[in-house]
Amino acid sequence: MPDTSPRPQLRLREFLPYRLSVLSNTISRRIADLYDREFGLTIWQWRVMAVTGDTPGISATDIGQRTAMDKVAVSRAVAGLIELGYLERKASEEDARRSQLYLTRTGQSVYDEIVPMAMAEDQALTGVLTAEERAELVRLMDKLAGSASPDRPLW
Amino acid sequence: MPDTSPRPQLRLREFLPYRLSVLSNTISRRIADLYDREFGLTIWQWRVMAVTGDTPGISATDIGQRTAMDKVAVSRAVAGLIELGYLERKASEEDARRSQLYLTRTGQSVYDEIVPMAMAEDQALTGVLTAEERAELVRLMDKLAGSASPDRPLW
DNA sequence: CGAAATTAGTTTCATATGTAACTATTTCAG
DNA sequence: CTGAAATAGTTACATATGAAACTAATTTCG
Repeated sequence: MPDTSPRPQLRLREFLPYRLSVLSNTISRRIADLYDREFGLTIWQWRVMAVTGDTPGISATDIGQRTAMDKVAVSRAVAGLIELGYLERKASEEDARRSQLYLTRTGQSVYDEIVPMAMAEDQALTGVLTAEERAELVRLMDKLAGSASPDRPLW
Repeated sequence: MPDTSPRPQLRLREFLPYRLSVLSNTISRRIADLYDREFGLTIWQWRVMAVTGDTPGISATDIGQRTAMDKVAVSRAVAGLIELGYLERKASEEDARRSQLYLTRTGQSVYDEIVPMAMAEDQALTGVLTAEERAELVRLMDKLAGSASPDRPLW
């Protein structure tokens, strides 16, 4: 006798986590290509530069907190950036475990070059949205972020 | 003489691609944990099951199109699922290169178990949004998706 | 027809990533 | 003080991933 009980159905395309993942990966890939092509940077290296440019002297751990990267990823990105000559590290006076990170002169000039490109990229992407839509999107994402990780501080 | 020209500034947390990436990764990780813990499945394996459950007899290539996975990822997920006994493959009669994929009886029962969990998860996540907010979010994401990849068909 | 080009899917190889173990330093309890 | 526990960051290892090469089947076109 065939099973005639109703089967549960799931339409993947209506499943938010899936859609979010596809959208995010599409965008991330596009941006990764840009940074790699123009500056030879990975997304993680760029994130580290962005935060360091914004907060000179920041430590690796704090970068991790600010960028949602784990400490291994930060460590590797920092190592790569020092190798490239874009970042330098001093040991903190008070705590020798802690590093203090700074953009080098070269790093600063790369930063100054990337920022407008990143903003243009953001603009190209979100340009299809009105200012209200953009604000609404951010608000909704904040709500979701709170729901997805109630423990994590919201920025 | 110190450089006093205004520096461009970028606040990472206001940068949409970054926020999207962080949010998506947080959610994906949570879901990956769930599927792995409960069923020993990766996210990609689950995506393949979801589409195959929805469209029995689908080919690997078509799964790739429907799930935004590349063919290598599909191939690996399918191999794993066959190994687990959740999926079976027949060669197409008309085209021997093409595979036709079906859930096995076991695979179907796993599918039937996962679907409600996935929906509950989606609900837990989007439950913080009102119906209108949820619709608005999907609409905005569609707009962004169109902007991010004008060539890709929109679902 | 039959050779060249295309397509479906797999395998290989090099790189990326996450977890866990590790080193060095600092803090804390007694 | 001193040894245990905690913290910052790195290294090692195992696994995941993507690009490109590959195999097999099919289509195209001279």
